[in-house]
Amino acid sequence: MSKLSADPGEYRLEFFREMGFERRVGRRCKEAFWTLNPEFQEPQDTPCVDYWFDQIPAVKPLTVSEAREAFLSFFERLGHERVRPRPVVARWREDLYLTIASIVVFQPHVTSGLVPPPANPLVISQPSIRLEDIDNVGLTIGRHLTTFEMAAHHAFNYPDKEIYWKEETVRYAFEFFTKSLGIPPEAIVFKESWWEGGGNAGPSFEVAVGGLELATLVFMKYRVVDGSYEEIPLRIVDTGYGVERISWFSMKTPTAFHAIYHGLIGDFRKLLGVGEPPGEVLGAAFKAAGNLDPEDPRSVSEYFRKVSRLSGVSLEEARSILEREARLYSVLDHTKTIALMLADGIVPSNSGEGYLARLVIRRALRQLALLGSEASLVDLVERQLRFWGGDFPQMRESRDYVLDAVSIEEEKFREVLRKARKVVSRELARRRGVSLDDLVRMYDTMGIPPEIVAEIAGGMGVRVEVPHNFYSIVASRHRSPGRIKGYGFEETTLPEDVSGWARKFGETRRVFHEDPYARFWRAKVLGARGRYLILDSTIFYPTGGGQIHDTGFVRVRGVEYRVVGVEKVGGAIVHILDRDVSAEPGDDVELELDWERRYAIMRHHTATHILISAARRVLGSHAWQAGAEKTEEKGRLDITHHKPLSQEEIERLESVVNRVIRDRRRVWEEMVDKNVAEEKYGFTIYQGGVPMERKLRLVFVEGWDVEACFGTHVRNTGEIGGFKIISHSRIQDGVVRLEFVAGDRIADYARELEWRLMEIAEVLKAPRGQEVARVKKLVESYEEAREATRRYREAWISSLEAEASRVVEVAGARLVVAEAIESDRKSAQEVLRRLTEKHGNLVAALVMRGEGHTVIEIAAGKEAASKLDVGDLARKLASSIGGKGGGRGSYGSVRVEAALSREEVESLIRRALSQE
RNA sequence: GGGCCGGUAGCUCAGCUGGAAGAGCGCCGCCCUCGCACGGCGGAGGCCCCGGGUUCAAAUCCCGGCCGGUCCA
Repeated sequence: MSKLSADPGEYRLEFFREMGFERRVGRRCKEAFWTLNPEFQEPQDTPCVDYWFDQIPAVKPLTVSEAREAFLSFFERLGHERVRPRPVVARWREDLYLTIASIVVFQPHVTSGLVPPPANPLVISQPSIRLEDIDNVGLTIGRHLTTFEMAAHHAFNYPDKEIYWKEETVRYAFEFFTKSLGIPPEAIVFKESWWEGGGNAGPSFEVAVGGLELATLVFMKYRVVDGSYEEIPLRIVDTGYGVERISWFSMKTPTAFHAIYHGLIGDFRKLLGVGEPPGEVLGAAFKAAGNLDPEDPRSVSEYFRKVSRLSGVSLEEARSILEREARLYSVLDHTKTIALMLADGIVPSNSGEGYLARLVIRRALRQLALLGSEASLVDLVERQLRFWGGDFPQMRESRDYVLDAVSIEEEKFREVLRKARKVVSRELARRRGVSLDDLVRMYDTMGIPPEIVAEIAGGMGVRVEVPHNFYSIVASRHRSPGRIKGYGFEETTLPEDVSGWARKFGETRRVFHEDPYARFWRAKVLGARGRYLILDSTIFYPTGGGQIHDTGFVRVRGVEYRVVGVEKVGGAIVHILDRDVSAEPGDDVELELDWERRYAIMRHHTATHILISAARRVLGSHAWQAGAEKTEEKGRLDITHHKPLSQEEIERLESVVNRVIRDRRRVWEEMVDKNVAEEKYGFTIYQGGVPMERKLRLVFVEGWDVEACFGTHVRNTGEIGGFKIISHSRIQDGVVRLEFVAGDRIADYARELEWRLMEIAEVLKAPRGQEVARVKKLVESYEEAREATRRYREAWISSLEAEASRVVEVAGARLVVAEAIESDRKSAQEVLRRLTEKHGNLVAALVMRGEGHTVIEIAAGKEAASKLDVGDLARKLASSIGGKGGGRGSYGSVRVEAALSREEVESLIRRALSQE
């Protein structure tokens, strides 16, 4: 079955028959739709019809908050349970950075059938972010937004439990629009459509009113396998209602931005210096925007022409007004997106979701620059935080962090602009224009946007063309797939045949979880293959979850083997031994752990959990684990944070962690339902990644931290003994790396420092405790010695100069050959420079004797150099004595692997000179 | 994760087809001035990011590392 042959029966509903809906196919847009209105010839969405929803009566103007509440409470009354929205950063998904729709909240764990939904049916209003159309925001007066709320009612139909399907879904939508919003039934149109995404597909209805699509009702019932459709047991009602669109519809303002930002738009106008445009222009834009395709330059010009015609202002004026308005709207839109992204904990950076945040911030700053506005982005975002603080409490809680991060980003971008000015003027000084290649290079290497280049060049009287598809040109130059997220160690490194073999075994009993303190154990062999061994139960922890595997010994059939690695394949745990093992299924095995190593790892692991929670408290809730590794020697934790840590912050982290250790808090594990865990403890439980399990293994640090974790932990924080950060660095923009030691490792660390200090003291010959004073003194005397050397060098040069007047003449040139010490080659060159500068017809040479070799530097004054090439002289000299040498013009040098005296060199040079 | 660019005086940078470390600003002193600013004269200030390599010779070329920037995913 293919998309095109979707059974028309899929869309024929009892509800339509009952209500008297008629099925039609559009005349221009050849799409099927259902309506009660005999006059509709087209499905009522753009671009088939212009916007005309301003003519359709509705209950009353609703703000975004009111529209959301109207929706949620309406569906609550219909028996749906209200579910809290999730952050806009999709922490629970490894394959997606941002929450782009309400269904994302339930993917993949619920949609795959692994975990039941938190309620069924349910209703939610999920803030979502989509950046694909970011360049179109504003121009289309509201059709494109980077942030929007997707209100939705979802029903999950299992084979043994049907909730509701198409009939009820369409009926509910109809009732919501007519009863709750007061839209006349004959204004509503259901257009037949087909939806596909994330490997699933199904028929859908798009609900449009007066040109505006208000909702999409999707019936997910297929899985896409190799291009064909397969029915799935779990059928999902996936709806999406645009809260902002509902508000726009009810307010009937000329643009969606007027409705969404009703109380804010005036402030932004003032701050950005964008005056109120004539009402006729916006009215005309409303009428014309439905047909606008922002990707098509011809359509854009047509749009401006149409607005000009409808409003009576000149084409130039219409274009200029609408372009300024578009920039105002995109600033409104972007600042809200920035506020949401950062408040939900994204740290701007040059990779991952952090990069997406930076992208939006940069684009907002660019719009400000192009508007010629001096407004500060921090100020604008602050207003958004206040405006939306009631709807999104995280905006209030994270206020300090959000504003700090924005201010840092703003500063960085100013730096880019400053650079841009310099680079562009240099480029223009060199040649007249700026080529496309230059534009791409400037953007790629320095982040200078081409519009800004054009702007600066324009100011200098040079026109620079920026192609419409500039960014896709840039994109085409970067093609590399790359993985998405990475955590700690690499995945299993077992040979393929071994992991294939291991997969056949069931789950190994994990004694390391039941009793993390078990050091000895008896188990039975399930399988042995080469040096790989699988048992029915084990105390050996396999590499995973950022914790390195255990080591130790196994004894089977009276032979002892070293365990050098442990890996997990599915549920089976594979022991990697130091050599091939001889064992049969059923054999008894004795296990013994390298306990000292394991205990150090456990302490580092529990310390990591304490540290990440400490970071959230000390630095802010944006501090998130970006990777971790625990070994016997040390723990390592990468944290998202927008600036380098200060020494004071490091010390505070240390003392907070040490306090938790001193508190002797209990540590324990529990298996908890995924939904319950998320609801009770929030998404911070996913620091180490998201396990795809129905039940999560949660590790609790009493009153301090809860995380989903596979690792082994101590039972009480007191066992950690102590905590010390041994290094911190920025591993990339937006991520800081902390390395730390716990327990007796601190003594090891201190000892190492002590040794280093002792070594220094020994080198300095300083008594203990006097190292610093000695170093200071040493530096002082070094400076003195350097100064003294400088003076001696001066004196030496002067004496050589005196010598230069008593020189021999050879072949028309005057020659001086002197001796110098090899370690001071620099001043040798200095001498030659001085001598030859003063005496134009002088050829000067310095002989420097090292161990078993001699170096000769030769220079010539101006007159002398015009008669002979010192490079040639040097080469000749070199070949005559079996050395190497070269040079050019007035300078050359020779090196020979033999000890030569000054006199020997002088006669050699004489001979070479007379051959000239 | 991948690509590209960069690291030289306190700051901003030039020099980078190997062959004698520079400019502007800032700083210090002097002149001019009632004083300040401007102007004039003079001066201090450099592991040319680090480590290897090539070479007679490396700030410059090659390799590795560290640090920063930036684009893409």
